[in-house]
Amino acid sequence: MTDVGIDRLRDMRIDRLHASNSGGPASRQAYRALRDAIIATELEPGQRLSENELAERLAVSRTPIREALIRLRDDRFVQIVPQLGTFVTRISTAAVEDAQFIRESLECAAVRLAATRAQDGDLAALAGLVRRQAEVVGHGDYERFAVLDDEFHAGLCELAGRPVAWEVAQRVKGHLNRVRRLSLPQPHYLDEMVAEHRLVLEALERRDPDAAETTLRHHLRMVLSALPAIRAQHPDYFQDEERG
Amino acid sequence: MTDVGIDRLRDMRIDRLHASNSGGPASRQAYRALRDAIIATELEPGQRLSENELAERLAVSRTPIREALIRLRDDRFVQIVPQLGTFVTRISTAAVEDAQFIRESLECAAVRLAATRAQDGDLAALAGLVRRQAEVVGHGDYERFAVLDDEFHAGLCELAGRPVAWEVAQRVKGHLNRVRRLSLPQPHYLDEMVAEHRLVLEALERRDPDAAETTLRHHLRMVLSALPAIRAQHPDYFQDEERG
DNA sequence: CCCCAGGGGCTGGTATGTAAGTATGCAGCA
DNA sequence: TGCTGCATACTTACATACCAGCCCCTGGGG
Repeated sequence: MTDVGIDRLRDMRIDRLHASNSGGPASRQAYRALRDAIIATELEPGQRLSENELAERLAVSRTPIREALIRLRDDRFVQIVPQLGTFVTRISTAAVEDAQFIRESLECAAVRLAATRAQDGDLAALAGLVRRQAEVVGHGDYERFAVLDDEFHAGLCELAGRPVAWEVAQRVKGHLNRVRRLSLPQPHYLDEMVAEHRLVLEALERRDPDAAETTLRHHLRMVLSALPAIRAQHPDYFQDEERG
Repeated sequence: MTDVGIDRLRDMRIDRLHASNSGGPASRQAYRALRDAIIATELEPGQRLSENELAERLAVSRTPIREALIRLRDDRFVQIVPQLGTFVTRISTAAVEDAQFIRESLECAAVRLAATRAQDGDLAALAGLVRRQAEVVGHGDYERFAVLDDEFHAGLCELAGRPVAWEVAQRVKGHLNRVRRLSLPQPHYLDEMVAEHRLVLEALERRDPDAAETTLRHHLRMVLSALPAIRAQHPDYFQDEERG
C-alpha cells in the first residue's frame, strides 16, 4: 500500500465543513465533509489520512474525527489499519459492482411497489421533477441536476412506502458517484438521463411494474459503462489490475 | 419516552463479551455484546442505557462503549438523544417491515443470479448444509439451527458472487431476529424451514431463477407472520400501537 | 559496500477529564 | 392542596492524555 503523500491533505477544501454541513454535531459535520471530499476525489484513493492532521485542519479534536472515520469505514470509504494508518480506499471494480447490485436490487424492488401503489398526485409531483431536470440540463447545470436526480430516485422509494430503501441505496451510491465524478459530464449524457427518467415515469403512469423495473434497471446500469475508460485514465486510483 | 429502569441493565449477561466475541478491539467486542444482548432482549426495548454503567460492566472505558453505541445507532438498535440518554429502540412494525424489504430484495436478487451461475459442486455443498439442518432440527437444537440457517443464506449470496448482499442483509436481519426470538420456537416451524430450504435448493438445481425467487420470497416472509401475535403479547416492547 | 540492529517518531486504541444541557425532586409560596 | 422555581444529579459531546505497536531511518560492524 503506497502512500500518495500526506501533503495532498491540504488540497481538501475544509470550507465544506462550514457550508452545507454546518448542522448537527461536529462528528456528523466531519463525516459529511470527509465523505464529500472522498467522493469528489479531493482526497485521493490510496491516500493516507491522519487523525491528528484532520483534527487540526477541521479545528476539532480527534474524538469527532474518529467517530467520522468509523462511519466511513462501515461505508468502506476508508480502511483503518491499527498502528499503521487510515487510508482512503482505492476504487475496486468489485466494490463498485457490489454497490451497483445493492442499489439496483433495492430500487428495482421499490419501483415495482411504486407501480402498484402510486397515486395520481404523487406521479404528478414526480413529473414536475423530471421537467425541472430538463430545464437545468438545458442550462448545463450539472450540480443542480445531481440534486434533482437524487430527489427523483428518493421519490421512487417514497412512493413505494419504503424510504429506507433510498437511505441504504444512498449510502452505497457514494461509490458510484466517486466513479461518475471522474468522467467528465457530457451534455448528451445528461439528456439521456432525463429521457430515461421520463420512460420510468411513463411506465409508472401505466401501472406497469415489469416495464418500470426493466427501464429503471437499464437506467441504473448506465453509470457502470464508463468504468473501464476511467480505470484506463486513472490506473493508480484502482486497487485491482485485473477484472475482479 | 418512559424509562424502564436502569436496574434491568444488570440482567445483561456480560460473559458474552468473553465468549465468541473475544476477538478484535474492545470497541468491536462491545458492539457485538450489546447487539447480541439487544437482539436477545436481554436489554429490553425502550430501556435506557448508560455509557458509564456499560463501561463499568464490560470493564472497559467509555470510549469503546461510545463507538459501539454509534454503530448500533446506525443499525437503528439504539437511539441516542444528546444530553438525555441512550435508549434501546422499541420494536417498530415499520422498521421490521423495512428490514424485511431490504433483506428480501437483496436475497431474491442474489438467488436469481445464483440460479444462473451456480456450479454443481457449490450446490452439493449447499445440499449438505440442508441435510445437517435436518439433523439438528431432529435433535431440537435451535441454536445450532440458527447458525446453519445463516450459513445457508450466506451461501446463496456467495453463489451469486455477491457476498456483500449477505453482509448488508445480516445487519438489518437483527431486527427480524429480535422479533423471532420473542416467539417460542415450535419444532414443526423448524421442519417447515428446512423443507423450504430444500425447495429453494431444488429450484437452483433446475437452474430456474423464477422458481428460486418465488420460493425464497415465500420462505423469508414466514418470519413476519408471527409479528401481530408478538405485539399482542409484548405491547410495551412496541412503539406503534396502530399499524404503521 | 552491504547488512542488520536499534531508536525515534509516527500510528490508532484506550482512558480520563471538562463542558453544557435536561429531567427530577424538593422547598417555598399562593 | 397545588404550583413554581431552583439546586442537583444525571446525561451525552467533546477535548486531552497516555499506551502499545509498527515503520523507517541511521549508524556501526562485517
